[in-house]
Amino acid sequence: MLKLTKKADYGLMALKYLAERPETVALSAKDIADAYGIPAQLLAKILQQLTRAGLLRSHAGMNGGYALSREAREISAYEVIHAIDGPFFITSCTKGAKGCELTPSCTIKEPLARVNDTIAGVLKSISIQDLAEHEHPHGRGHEVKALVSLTL
Amino acid sequence: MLKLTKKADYGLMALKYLAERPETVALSAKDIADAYGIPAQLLAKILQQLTRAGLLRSHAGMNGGYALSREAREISAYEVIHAIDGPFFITSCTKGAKGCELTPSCTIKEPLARVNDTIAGVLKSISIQDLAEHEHPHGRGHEVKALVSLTL
DNA sequence: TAGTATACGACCAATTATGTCGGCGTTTCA
DNA sequence: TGAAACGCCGACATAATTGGTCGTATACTA
Repeated sequence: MLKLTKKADYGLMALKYLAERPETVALSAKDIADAYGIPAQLLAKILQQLTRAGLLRSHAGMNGGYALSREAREISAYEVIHAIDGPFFITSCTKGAKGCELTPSCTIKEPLARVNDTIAGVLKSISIQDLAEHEHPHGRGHEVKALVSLTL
Repeated sequence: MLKLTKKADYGLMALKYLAERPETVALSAKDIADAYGIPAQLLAKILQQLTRAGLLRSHAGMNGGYALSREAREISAYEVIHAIDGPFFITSCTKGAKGCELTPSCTIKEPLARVNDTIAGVLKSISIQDLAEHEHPHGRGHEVKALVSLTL
């Protein structure tokens, strides 16, 4: 119901965790999982997905683990969600893929597709860095302003 | 995965259908369901929810059915979705209700709550009327512009 | 070569979404 | 006044998706 999956949440949390520790060479899935109390094996799979998507670099063996493949500032929340949950569409039937076979009636979808794009735009404007900075509320890190326009 | 449920879709479709027929006194759940080829009993339940939420007025008995309780322009997509799917939150754990009991670690959530508000704002700015108008693309109905700002 | 790590597919469990059934109350109209 | 057309409601049943586990293979380090 218009909600992020836990996997996406976990993925964002993990990337944020890595972003907060730029000095470390790599962190294992277990390290991160323990830090948040989430299932290690599940997180491992998520991190593997992020690796395949090119957001992380992995290294096996002792002292191996995962590290951001780019600057935290250069990784958007959208990319993370997309890598984990696949392309998202607010509407069940997207005009892109075959459309609503059964209901050629879904005329609602066209306006909602705009909403979809708007949300995607917002998510694209948020970086992992933004998430990590919010860890220090007193520091009052620099404000990011994203402006999105929706024309129906 | 950040997607509207079919119920919400159906609800929006039904309201749009009603909005396109302002002259009719009332339409039965079956009429609308048949028009779109969706399960009548399911739609009936959805319309009942919308009635309870005050978006529709119902009338039992022969020639009964449902009608918008307000102008289509005065009913937002947000209200419809909210009435059907309940309050939506992008994050699994909302700081409102108890927060993440198990993970006091969900620091991601705070920035994402902003995203949530942004999406809600967009949805609030779209009326059933907007959906209905899009039925006539050649008419090129008047453009609605919603501007949303997101400050992290 | 032992130990620590990722990689990946298969599988099961839990949750949620979708749809159905049956009975009841209301209104209309012949 | 009673049958037909409708809404109302709760309890199911079924399907789909998510969340999580297991086992095994592979890679790297010391």
